[in-house]
Amino acid sequence: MLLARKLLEPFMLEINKLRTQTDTIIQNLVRKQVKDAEKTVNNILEVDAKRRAIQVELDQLRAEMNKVAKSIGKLKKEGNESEASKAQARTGEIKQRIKELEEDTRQVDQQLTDQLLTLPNTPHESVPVGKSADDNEVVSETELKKDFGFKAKPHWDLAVEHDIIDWKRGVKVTGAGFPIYKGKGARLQRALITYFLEKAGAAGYTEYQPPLLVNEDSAYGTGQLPDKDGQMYHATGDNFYLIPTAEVPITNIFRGDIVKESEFPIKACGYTPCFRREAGSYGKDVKGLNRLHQFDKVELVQIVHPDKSYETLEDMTQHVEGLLEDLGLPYRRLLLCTGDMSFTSAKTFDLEVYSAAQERWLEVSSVSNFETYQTNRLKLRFKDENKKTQLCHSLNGSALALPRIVAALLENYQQEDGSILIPKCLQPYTGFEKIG
RNA sequence: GGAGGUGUGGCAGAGUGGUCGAAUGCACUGGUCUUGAAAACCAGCAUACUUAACGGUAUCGGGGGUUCGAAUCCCUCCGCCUCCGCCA
Repeated sequence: MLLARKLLEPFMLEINKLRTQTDTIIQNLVRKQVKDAEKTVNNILEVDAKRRAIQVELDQLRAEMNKVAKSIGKLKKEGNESEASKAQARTGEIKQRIKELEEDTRQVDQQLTDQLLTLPNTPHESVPVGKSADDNEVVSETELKKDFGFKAKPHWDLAVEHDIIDWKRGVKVTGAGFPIYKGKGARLQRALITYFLEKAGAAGYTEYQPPLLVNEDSAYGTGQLPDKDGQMYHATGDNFYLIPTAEVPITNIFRGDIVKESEFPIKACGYTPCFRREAGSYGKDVKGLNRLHQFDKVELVQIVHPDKSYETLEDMTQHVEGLLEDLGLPYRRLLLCTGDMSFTSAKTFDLEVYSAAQERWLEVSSVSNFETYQTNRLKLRFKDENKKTQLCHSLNGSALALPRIVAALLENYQQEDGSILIPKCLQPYTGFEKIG
């Protein structure tokens, strides 16, 4: 509803592409594991054809209506009342038909929108075909330190021992998934945020402090709605959504813009808390800091020329890897397979750090190229050298999400005496060299 | 939260029911002139959909309504301004 209708008019996958590159798109949707891709696409094209047929008739009728209305004005001025009332009678019929067609248009538009919303972005050709996370490709992996020479403790225990995270009072104040950072824990959080922002600034990103609540239009703009409805906290009194990531407000800053080619690349970053309901999560996935309802994250966003977006994807991924190296955390880079990528992405790299005590990998960053999937919704375009308006490409990546970084730092930097060392690069920001 | 005002093209600013997609100025683009520049003059200059093209349709903050016809009248929502209240 609301602006959604207007925003969705140009649709998700561009309807033009769907018309002109039908076979390629169907193949790609099949790669993405979409069921009945061919049938769905053909349905959409059928509805689209119907819509255009109605539109043509409607336009013709409106043209006639405009003409007659104008002639009535003329006739009345000339005092030719009898001709004028004749013409008026004719408009009555046209008007009726227009009303019918308008209703048809509304229905067909709705059908088209609903169907297009079910189609995800198509994967880039370099993305491996697969069904689930098991089919993701490990691109690179750093050396793992698995043997501590003593029994490594999980971060949730370390955090309590050093009194830097208060889980219980978090439950009292709000609920599970809302931990309270305390003392050096809070300070460590602040140090990480500052450090990440400094690095982004040095890499040419402009820092933003966006709103933490967004309206419905913004939620549609970046694709959280309708796909992730129910995963976001919803302030129903004012119909605002608590942001699940800074990607939403920061990308929407540019919604509706037509930028100059010379403004590329647009590089934006920002720190925000992120809010996620995480309905349906359970078990060891939600233990400790592994999955929270509120967490902190620094996000990178880039809006670039379509020719440059894959270069940019590599660039952003390397930026994040640089952070992990500075922090001295063991990590690996994954290329997500078609089935495991998000709904909106064309190609995604995930970065995972190894959590020593849990003996598992934790996702700390996801860097994606959305190509035109988001910009189409956002109507975010640029004028090319021929002065034609074209859609930009948009990308984003976490750099980084804090909780799992904190978990990995605590676990990987724990010493036999129970203390936890702070990596050198963070010490200027924490003001201390170890915890405990 | 209350009262009043206001919302037109990149900007400024006309237009209060009929030939208005919208006067005029500025800015911008191309051209003439000039050694070059300025000035002057000429032309162009919103977006989207549709058409092979001519053309057509929609859009004057958003949505709805009245009318043969709406930028212009009515309803509603949103933004901005002023005053009052409240508040970090």
